[in-house]
Formats: sequence, structure tokens, C-alpha cells
Amino acid sequence: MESRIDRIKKQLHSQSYKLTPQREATVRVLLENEEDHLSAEDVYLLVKEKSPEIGLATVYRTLELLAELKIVDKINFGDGVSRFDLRQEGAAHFHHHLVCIECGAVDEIQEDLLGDVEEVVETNWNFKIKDHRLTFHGICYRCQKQDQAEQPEIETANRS
Amino acid sequence: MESRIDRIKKQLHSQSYKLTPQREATVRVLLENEEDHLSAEDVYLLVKEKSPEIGLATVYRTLELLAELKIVDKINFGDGVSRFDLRQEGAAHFHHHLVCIECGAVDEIQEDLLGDVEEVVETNWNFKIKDHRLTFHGICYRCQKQDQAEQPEIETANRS
DNA sequence: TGTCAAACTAAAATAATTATCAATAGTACT
DNA sequence: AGTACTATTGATAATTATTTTAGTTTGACA
Repeated sequence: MESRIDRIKKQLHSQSYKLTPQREATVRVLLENEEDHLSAEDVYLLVKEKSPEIGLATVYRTLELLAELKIVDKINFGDGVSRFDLRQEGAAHFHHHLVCIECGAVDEIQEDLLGDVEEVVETNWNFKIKDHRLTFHGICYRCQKQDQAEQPEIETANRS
Repeated sequence: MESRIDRIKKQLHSQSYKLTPQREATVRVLLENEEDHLSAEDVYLLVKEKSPEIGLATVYRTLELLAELKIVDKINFGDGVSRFDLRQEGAAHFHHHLVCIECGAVDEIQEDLLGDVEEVVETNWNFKIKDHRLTFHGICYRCQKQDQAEQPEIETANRS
């Protein structure tokens, strides 16, 4: 955990940026909430709990900076806010997302599913891929289970 | 073209919405610019050319409605504005996008590249997929060509 | 210690989108 | 045709997310 911060520090230094206390606080929040997909506002509120004097603009600037250095990914699920996600260390590409249209949960897929697809795109469309975003919208396993429990008659009803 | 409008009209009627002149004007703009990925503002300006009395809010409302009925797709490339795209008729899935990080151009891929991937996701993650978004970020063929023309020495320089 | 640039906070500005609300158009019924 | 009703619209205010600005603080280095 600490080592993770150290490495981020080095990444910043290598581009002659500094890991200021505010930036460190922001990174820590991201580390502590790696599972979630926090919006800038979310990050701001969490950072504020530990460092109340921090400004929203600083959080925005820090996230922007981290995104530029590819330490975090800025993603957009179409709900109007940008979300920020720490990159897996050493991951060459972006992970994918499963967005549940019932409960809004966002799960991650770390595996790279697009190897073959990328090859096709690079050769067929002559496009040099640098990054990708893949998001599935649908119903997560939790909601499927719940739906089944609530409306077990659906299956028979449809059989008419 | 006219038949396309007719079909959209029917789709609206089937949900008891009407194809008002304003809505028709908006749809026409989308049809005439099917290749582009217009923002709400873009659509508004184009609609205004033919029907100057139309209001911005109406365009937003219409686009929202069309998106709800799955007649258009609302996409978000992370540049802060939502873009709107007519669905291919009968297309079960969303088409994919190639966003050039140099010139900003957005090209489309109509083929469905994700058949296999979706199957994997549905079974391995137990996720019922309803829709997907796949966007590649990279360098389009136009910029690749241009880069080559401008800096033909790069290749030899690297060979040192 | 003094200087300078980077980074900070708070507040104002901007951009995109949404909500409000009175006016209008269309429709259904008499 | 006339009235009541509902959907839709345009203008504009409000909201939300984000960026910029202005002035201040901090910390590295001569």
C-alpha cells in the first residue's frame, strides 16, 4: 500500500510534479476506494473528511493530472459526471465495466477481452489503437436473482 | 428517406407521442447528418436554420425522447458534451467508434465485433447484457499518413 | 535569507443541461 | 362550432459539473 504511493510519487517526480499533501490525500482516497468508481465530487467529500481545508478545484486539478499521467482513468458512463479509477499497476490497457441498469452498480472486468478484436480493427480499419473503453449495460447477477425471487410466475405466465 | 421518417413516426405513435413539426425537423437534421456525431448544440443550430423559431429546450427534449425510444443513441466521448446518433434500423446493438486523439475525428464501425466477447461475459460474469459501448482511442489513418509525410526521418533516426 | 515557480484556496466564470411556466396547438366530446 | 382537456412548445431561470482567475502560501535552491 505504502509502496504503491511511493511508486506514484516517483511517477510524478519523473515528470517533475510533486506529491503534495493534497495530492497524496487524493491518491489515498482513490486507493482506499479502489472498488468504487468515484466522481470528482465523491473524491472531494472523502478527501475533505481527512483534510478539511482542501479545495474542490485542487481535487479536480489533481485528478486531471493523474489522468494525464495515466495513473487514473477518467471514465464516463453517460450519467453526466466523470468518474475516476486507479489503473491496475502495469496494466497496459483499461479494464472493462458492467453497469447494471436496474441498481446502478458498476462491476469491473480485469481480463483483457479485446485482444482479437483490436487486431481486427488495427488491420481492417488501419487505426492505431492507444486505448479503449468497453462498457456493457445490462442486469447484474444480484438483480437477476432478486427479480427471480420477486416474480417467479413470469416464466409460467409467458408459457400461455 | 421519407419512409425512414414514417417509421419513426410510427414508433412515436406506438408510445402515444406525436411527431410534431419541431420533432420532425430535429429528426431530419439527424438523418441529413448521419455520418457526424452531433452534439445537442450542433443539432439545435442546424434545426434553427430551417425552423428559426425552435427553442433549445425543445431540441434537448426531443433528443432525450428519441434516446428513450432507442431511435437515437446518446454517446459521450468524454469531452463534456453528449452526442446523438441515429441507430441503424434493425440494429440490435450499438455500433462502435474510433476516436482519433490527434484530430478528434470520430469514425464508426458498424460490424458487431463483440459476439464472442458477449457470450463470455454473459456466462462467466452472469450478466445479462442489454447494450454495450465500445470506443477505441488512437490515431486514425488520415493522421498516420500525415505524420509519416511530416516526419519521414523518425524511422531512420530511431535506428541509431 | 531572499527569490521564484509551483501549487494552493476561495470565489467567480463558463458550459451543458434541466426545470419552470405561461402560451399555444391539437383533440375529444357536446 | 364551442368548450374542456392534454401535450407540447419557447423563453428563460436554475442547476450541475467543471474550469479559470486572482491572490496567497509553500518549498526548493542560489
